[in-house]
Amino acid sequence: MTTHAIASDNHTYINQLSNHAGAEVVLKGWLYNMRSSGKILFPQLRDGTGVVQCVVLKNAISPELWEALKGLGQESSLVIRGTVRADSRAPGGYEIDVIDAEVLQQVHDYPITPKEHGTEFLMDHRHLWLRSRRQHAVLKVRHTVVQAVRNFLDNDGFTLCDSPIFTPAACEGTTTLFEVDYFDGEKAYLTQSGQLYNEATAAAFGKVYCFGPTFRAEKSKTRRHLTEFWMVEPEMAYATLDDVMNLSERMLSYIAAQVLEQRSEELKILERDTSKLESIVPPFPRIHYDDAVKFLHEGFEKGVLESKFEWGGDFGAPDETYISSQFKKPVMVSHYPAAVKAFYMARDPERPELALGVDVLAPEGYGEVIGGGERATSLEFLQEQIALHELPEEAFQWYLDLRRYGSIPHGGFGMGIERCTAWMCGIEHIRETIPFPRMLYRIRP
RNA sequence: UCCGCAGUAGCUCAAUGGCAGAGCAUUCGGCUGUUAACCGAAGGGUUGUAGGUUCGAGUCCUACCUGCGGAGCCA
Repeated sequence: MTTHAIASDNHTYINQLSNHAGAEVVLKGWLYNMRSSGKILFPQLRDGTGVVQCVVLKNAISPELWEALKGLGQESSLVIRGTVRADSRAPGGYEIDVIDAEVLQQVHDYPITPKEHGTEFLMDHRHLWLRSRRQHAVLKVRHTVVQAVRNFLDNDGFTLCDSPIFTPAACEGTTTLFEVDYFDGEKAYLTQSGQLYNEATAAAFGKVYCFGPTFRAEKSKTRRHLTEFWMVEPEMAYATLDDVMNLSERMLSYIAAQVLEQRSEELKILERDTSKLESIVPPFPRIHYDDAVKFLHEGFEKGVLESKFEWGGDFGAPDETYISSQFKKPVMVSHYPAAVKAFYMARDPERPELALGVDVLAPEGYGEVIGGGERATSLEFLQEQIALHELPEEAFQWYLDLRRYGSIPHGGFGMGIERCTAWMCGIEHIRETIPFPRMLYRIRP
């Protein structure tokens, strides 16, 4: 087989092998691992769609090729021509009997071996770690989460209206911003949320969403935090808190169903307990902040929680975990004290000290996966709030215009793609759910 | 930023204050059905950095660096 012939052949992907049983195919990929037994080699080939074991018999190929294949290291790139054979001993159900092969590059000393490695080493080699089966599976699930989100919203009448990444000021004013030099000495900030812009586009299109990277310069060092993460934020004109909760519930259920349907192989690799995902179906329990506080007091009395929670505060990670541990499904907690929520939240007319906001807490300790609510509609109220939070009113004039010209009840939420993906996968740390994570002390590779 | 833990071969880890070790990876050899294959051999070290205690420090002390886990904050 000449180089030209093998390189230009139409080739077959490993996940399509079942359509070619008994036929001769050309596979292009990388050596995932190799075992040998005297005059027989078992190279495992990886091509991005899957891994297949090939069988090379010494007396079936040329002596030169045998020598070349025998010495291949992990991640050598090669093209293989062979026959697809169903074999019950093979993990994927099929094996390749090798007829011919071409080695594009012979590799030695690939750093990531089939044995265990530490976190720092793997993160330093993230660009190579992505080739590993488990990382591959996590990112395929991420792909399906994103696809499900977009399909769900598109099919529900939402219009994609992306918000800017450079912003002139904080959306929420409370968290830390990444500052960048714009032109002529002006500062710009990387967006923390498309929320305020969504309210403008919702007034133009009715139901909208934005989807993109967001940035938080929080010095958080936990398994749930990245400094750069992807967020989908739907916003609906003429929507109430109930509408926002209904949408959250439907969207999360749809995502879980899609992941179960499309990523069963990957969930197997990740050893995910799929019954946990199967239980993500409406209705989700909905509890009032006051009731959540009651749970926390019970938890303290039982000795599960270390300190007694004071009404009025926001929940910490152990609090969220305790509340969500009371349920098998995601739980929606609403009517938080306004003091702990963003300035643009609408107030409960019966109890003005409460905000019409909702957090969706995922089970199994994955924490707040969605945060949202109904927005305030009154121009005067928002002006007061902006002053109260010591925000620059001038920067918010365009936003206040939305209350001057056709103000309406409206609401929406934001969902972190990585937190959702970590939850779907059942994995420990959010850093594996994005190809190249950006964290407090890590911006490389 | 605060609290806790760790840093020894390319990787994962051992080593009572007393000779620096193993498995994997690499190189060489053996094996016609291996499943993180196995068997044999070889090479591979300024024990994170700088001081200190001691006859003697990978081990004890101090500072710093790097990483991990957690808190606060948040999706």
